Amino acid sequence: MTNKEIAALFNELATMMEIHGENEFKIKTYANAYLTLRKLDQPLLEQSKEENMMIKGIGSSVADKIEEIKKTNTFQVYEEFKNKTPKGVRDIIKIKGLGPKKVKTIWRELEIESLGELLYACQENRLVTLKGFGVKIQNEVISNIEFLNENTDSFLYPQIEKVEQELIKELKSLNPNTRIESTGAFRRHLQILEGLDILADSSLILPNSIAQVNGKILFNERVPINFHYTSPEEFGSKWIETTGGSNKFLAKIDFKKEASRTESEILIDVFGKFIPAECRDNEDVQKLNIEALVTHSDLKGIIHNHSTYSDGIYSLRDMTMECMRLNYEYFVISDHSKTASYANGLNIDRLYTQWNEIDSINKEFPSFKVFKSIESDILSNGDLDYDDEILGKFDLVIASIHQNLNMDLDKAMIRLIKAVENPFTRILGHPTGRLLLSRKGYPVDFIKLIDACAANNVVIELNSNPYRLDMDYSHIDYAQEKGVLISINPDAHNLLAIQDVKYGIMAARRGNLQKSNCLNTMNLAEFETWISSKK
DNA sequence: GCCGTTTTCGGCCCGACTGTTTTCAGTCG
Repeated sequence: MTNKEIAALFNELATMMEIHGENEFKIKTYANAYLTLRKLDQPLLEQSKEENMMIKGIGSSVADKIEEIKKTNTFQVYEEFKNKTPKGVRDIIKIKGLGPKKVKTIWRELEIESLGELLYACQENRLVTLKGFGVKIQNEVISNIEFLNENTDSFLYPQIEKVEQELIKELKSLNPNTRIESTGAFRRHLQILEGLDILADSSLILPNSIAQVNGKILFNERVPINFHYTSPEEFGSKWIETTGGSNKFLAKIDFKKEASRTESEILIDVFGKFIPAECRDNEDVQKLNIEALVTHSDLKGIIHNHSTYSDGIYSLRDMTMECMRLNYEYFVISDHSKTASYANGLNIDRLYTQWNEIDSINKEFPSFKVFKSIESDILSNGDLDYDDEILGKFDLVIASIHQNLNMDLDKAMIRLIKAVENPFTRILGHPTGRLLLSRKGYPVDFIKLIDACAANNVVIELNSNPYRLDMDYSHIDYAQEKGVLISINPDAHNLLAIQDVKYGIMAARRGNLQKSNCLNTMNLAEFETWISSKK
């Protein structure tokens, strides 16, 4: 079980306890444990109880529960609350806009115990009869249930990536003489997946982790696996066919006559070059300049990161050292600004403290550079979060929206464009605020937004957190057309997350991002020139 | 339940917004 999954158990426990009216400070402890544990990159299950108790906010009670999870994958108190809270009520908790108090009211007053019943009650206008509820909340609940329903059988790429690694390993040890490869949408690096496709050149002995449930073949009773079988001779053509791509791409290949050749032989014959799987959704692969596409090793610096100065869990020094270890040339620290009080955002005094530390680190390591940055909140009126005198002292300002996300298109565009026009904004952070599979994000007109970025010389972030991947890769081509650079940023809150840029690279390549249009392919000297060019 | 140069009790991240009220509870990031 991952740290995030463990954290989620404590969060769910806290919510269930609140619904059942338990002691609010106990609840706060578990909610706090969730906030802390989800950010840790050291695997909790591999640490001793004593080590876990060293973590601030984790005492003996929470540490004991983690010990229980080590042995049983769950813990008793969690199971107790789970047993007295219907499954459907626990689903309702997941709806945005409904917290424990409102869920409790819905459950106790209307005796609703499933999403289906709740949707029906909304359509019957029954939610508005409850104290504290109105038409707006009811409509919000309807659209959120619909969003949830659309996304129930979906997984984020990293979830399937983990399954793929485990499953391929098991299959290869059981079938040492069989060629086994992953294929399908996973191989094309889609960011949301419905399962995993596996191709083998003979029948397979399957591990115990694979079982048939309700007619579906599932890994660990959860993730659908689609097995494809072929012969060694036809492996190449079958691999292309099962990997898939745009209709135009697939139509160019005559699968019947392509037996006995390898995948790359076929592709080179048809297109004159190998087409990487993630590029095959493109309508015109012939036109792609594959060599010029950005790769992970092209990234020379890591931009947009958090440290213990705001809501990160590693010190500025630790984060810097990790970037050096990974052979980057520079590191841009962009902690949260003062308005983000929930994230321990930096007031002006603490900013100066951070700048002093950056200066001394830069003195200590002359061949590497740490840049002074901030992820400045875009306030509701589109203003940034400090006055111009302070903003002018940063090497680089990233402007992002964090609060008041519920906006219509007009309001969102006014706010975004005002931030883009701010003379101190160099990068626009996660432009839609979406969280894949859990939050839609506010509406954005990307033509207008990219035009504004072009006019104001603002770079757009491709936030590489696999929950965000925001801006979406589908807008990259228009940005490139307008000469707007893209920055592939991890938004890292711990050491491990720095490597999330690989998910950004996957998205960028799907979107045809050229190395030359990516801000952080610049080496240190080029990046310094870009910094000093101002706007 | 957890924490501590306000340490063994007493207070807990916190400000803003939204939709609902009739002065504020609930939710979010």
